[in-house]
Amino acid sequence: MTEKQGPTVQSVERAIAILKAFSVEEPELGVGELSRRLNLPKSTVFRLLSTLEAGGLVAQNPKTGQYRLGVDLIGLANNVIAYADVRRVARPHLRRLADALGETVSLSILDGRDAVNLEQFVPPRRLVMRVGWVGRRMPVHTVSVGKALIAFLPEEELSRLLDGSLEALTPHTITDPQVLRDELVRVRERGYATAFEELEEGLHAISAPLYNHEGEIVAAISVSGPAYRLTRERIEEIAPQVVQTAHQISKEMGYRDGP
Amino acid sequence: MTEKQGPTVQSVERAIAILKAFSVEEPELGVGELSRRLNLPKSTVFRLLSTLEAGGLVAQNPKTGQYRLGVDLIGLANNVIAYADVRRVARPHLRRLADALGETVSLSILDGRDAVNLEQFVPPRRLVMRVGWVGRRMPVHTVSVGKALIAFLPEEELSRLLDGSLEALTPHTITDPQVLRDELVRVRERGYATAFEELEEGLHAISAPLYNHEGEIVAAISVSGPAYRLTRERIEEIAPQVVQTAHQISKEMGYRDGP
DNA sequence: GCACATCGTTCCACGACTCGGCACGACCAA
DNA sequence: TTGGTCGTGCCGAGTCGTGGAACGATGTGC
Repeated sequence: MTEKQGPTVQSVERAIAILKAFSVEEPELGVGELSRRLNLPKSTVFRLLSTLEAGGLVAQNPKTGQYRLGVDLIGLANNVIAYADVRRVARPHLRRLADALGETVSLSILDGRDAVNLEQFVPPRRLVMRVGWVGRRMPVHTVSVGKALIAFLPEEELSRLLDGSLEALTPHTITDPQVLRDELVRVRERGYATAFEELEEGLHAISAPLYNHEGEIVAAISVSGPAYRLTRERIEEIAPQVVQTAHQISKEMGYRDGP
Repeated sequence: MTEKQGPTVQSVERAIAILKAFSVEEPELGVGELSRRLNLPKSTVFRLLSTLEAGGLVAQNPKTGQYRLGVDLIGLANNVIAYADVRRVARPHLRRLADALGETVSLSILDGRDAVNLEQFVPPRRLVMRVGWVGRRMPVHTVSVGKALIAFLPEEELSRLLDGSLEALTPHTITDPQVLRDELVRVRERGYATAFEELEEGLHAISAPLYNHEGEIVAAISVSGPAYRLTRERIEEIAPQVVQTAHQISKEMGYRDGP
């Protein structure tokens, strides 16, 4: 998200907060529940919901009276052209990688100080696991894609990103900027990044960056899964495949490496 | 979109109007352009954009100063669970049908008096044509999916839908409710609907409804293309394939037809 | 190089619009 | 039947959003 903070409109901020309260785990919420979650009076929530409903961004379930996100959001998301090319090019590669490895494969971009998941492929036999990660924001220092995305940034941008304290999400999260910098040196050397239980306990991941035709890093792909399955040894095993997939996607976007 | 109109909040309505001003054809818009489009003062537009930007729903292109839709919309769209099952089940079938026929294939649902496209598959050699239809709303009487969706509605719901005049979008649009009703009889008889230049000049389409496990119509698929290619004869040729694909999708959703 | 036009952004006085408390009828469970 | 909670409606208060004017930045044409 943007760092600069211009003037804002309170009721629009509230409306956005309502939209973001819904999730894959909790797709339907009532006026009362939203009121409690967002610490707003019910009549305020009701009026905002009514406006969002008129605009097609939420819909009321006539059977339960509760609200859910509306289909017009699908149309809006489809008009998001940012990263559309890399997403379209990457999709078949990510699907194949997910099927080959039997693990969750994602595509993420850097947005402010967060890595944001734009695509996610979960193999069929793992569908009950970790859904709803598309759109999820994760602090860059806590995930392998974040490290892959920032490792090659100019020093000035990197310093700005690492300004302030690094939040610990688990006991394993890197919170010392120097330790993170050392880690980024390794990412640059190896061409891929890893994260071992730094975002969530029991979750491991490996990522590789994607380059566009100008040699800029525009996104990163990652393979993630439970630590008991995606052991450190297993991550070493699949690293070449992840890096190669990232390379293939980059080449399809016009990236040319070497002299 | 909902017919009922509750109390609304003006600034949230305006913010939604800003979001909907962006399109695949015009992915970047400036403050001044939005001001003119929406007939709002620039300072009002700027403040609303600033709020949407803080919420991640728009982003400013630092190079041009113009705005575009933000990646958080992708996350919100991913949390839209309405029709998620039918979309997931239908996707591989629609992709195959698009590849087999070499025409655009879509999935649409009924929302208020509109048919709304939720999925769209365009074969590779046709990618330069008609993009950005996901999220598009079309009056039900002007498209084949609309006819497929309303043909089997109870009389009461159908009457309510056809209340008021039917807008003519082309000289071929059906505007006489009785003529439309006769057309719907044919849809029920054949099991599929057609539209010949009723939404746009030069555009033909054929659709078939999708049923859920309770035998309710939840969506419809369509094949569409230019009239010179998708002639009336060609539509007769592919009708069995469209109906069969719809049937396969319906069965995967638990639909059981016949004794 | 300068003038001009247009851009996004900022400021501020003002009142329109949003707020939130309260109450309502509907619904459900005990 | 009673009590609790739900979504919804109303209305007075005043906060917040509005919009006009102006600003600096940028690009263009002469």
